[in-house]
Amino acid sequence: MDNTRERLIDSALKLFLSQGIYITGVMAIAALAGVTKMTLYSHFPSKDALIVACLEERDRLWREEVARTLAAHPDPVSGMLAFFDLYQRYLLRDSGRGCLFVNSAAEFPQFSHPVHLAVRRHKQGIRENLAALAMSAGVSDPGVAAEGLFILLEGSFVSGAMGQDARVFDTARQIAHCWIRNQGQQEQSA
Amino acid sequence: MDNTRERLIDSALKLFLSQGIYITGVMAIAALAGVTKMTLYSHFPSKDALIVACLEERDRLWREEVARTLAAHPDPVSGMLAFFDLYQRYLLRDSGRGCLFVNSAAEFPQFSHPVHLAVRRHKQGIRENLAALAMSAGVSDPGVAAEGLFILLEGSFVSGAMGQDARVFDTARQIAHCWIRNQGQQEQSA
DNA sequence: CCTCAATCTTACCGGTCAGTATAGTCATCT
DNA sequence: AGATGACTATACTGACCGGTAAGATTGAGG
Repeated sequence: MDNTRERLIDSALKLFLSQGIYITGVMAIAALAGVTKMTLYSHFPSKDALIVACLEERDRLWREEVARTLAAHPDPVSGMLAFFDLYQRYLLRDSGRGCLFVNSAAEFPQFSHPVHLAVRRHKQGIRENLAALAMSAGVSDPGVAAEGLFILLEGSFVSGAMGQDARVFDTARQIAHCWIRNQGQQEQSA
Repeated sequence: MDNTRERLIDSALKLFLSQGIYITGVMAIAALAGVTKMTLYSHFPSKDALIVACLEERDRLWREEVARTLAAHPDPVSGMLAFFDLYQRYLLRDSGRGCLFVNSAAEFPQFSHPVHLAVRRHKQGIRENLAALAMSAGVSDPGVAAEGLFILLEGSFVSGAMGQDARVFDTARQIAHCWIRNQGQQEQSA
């Protein structure tokens, strides 16, 4: 069965989040998964491929949760605000260690690196979700609205990982509410 | 003279931002500074100490710029909004590689690590600046207002580093304007 | 019983890295 | 002239890591 592959990805994610990606050795990952290094390399051609697989697994889970959440919130505005609950859950799940994707991009800053590309794909997917919601909510400029929501979500994640408790998401949700309500009613403000 | 120490820190910062911290070797730093590894170790007891020195140098520059900016903006609200220009300038200065401090925290996730502590000190300083500004602006809850500004600033930085152009700061500034104006006029919204 | 695939065991290679040791160079200051 | 301090040059240690090699073990299915 392919249980081994899942255990390897789970173990890798646990170590990546608690120690960092670069510093985590493949032997430690294999040991935590209860297998040998050779077995790891029979499932993944390289450590980089394992990292990308971890990110894609997380991205898959994320998309599932987004779909489930949006199905429960037919109203677009309510759906947008539900994103803050999703982010908050992910922050708590990883013990406030920050966003796995942002951390990965920090450790692999070269834009062309496969890990960096996987991060960009994930964040791009989130932005597209938000833009679609803003579109169906009928705001005047869906692109800007999605951008604003994305800023608030990412900022909450960073702030929450920097010692603030998860209450930051409540603040961010309030700002989003205020911001969305005023969208479409004004053109110039500053 | 202590020119060598500055050159070492500058070189280290350049490499840390373009390649990542962990992956950058001390020999590469020394070579870029035009000195030997031995000279580096006569100025810093360890690589960790050099990293912390880099962060503290950046923090010092940051505080100077903040003081200069706030002196030019006596109005608290105007001062708060000027923070977005400061952040934007820092993002562009590092070629959109993201926030050095956030990246450092990503590479050293252990809360007790000296590098992680230096990051926390820096971000805490920013929050204190924002809280003081919100206080003198007379908003109803300065703590929440500062938290919201911090979220917007950090979110813009992450978003800007994730492929969006630096225009995100304009969006963030608009949201901040909208948010500050509505602060103190309402109690419950969601 | 035999086969096949997944896994295990052990050992190894080539490379990199942080940090140290030692001896030597050079300019400045007294 | 001598001393001091900053820097150079080179080589080394000890450790770790990513990845590979080759053979043994195990267990399920035909």
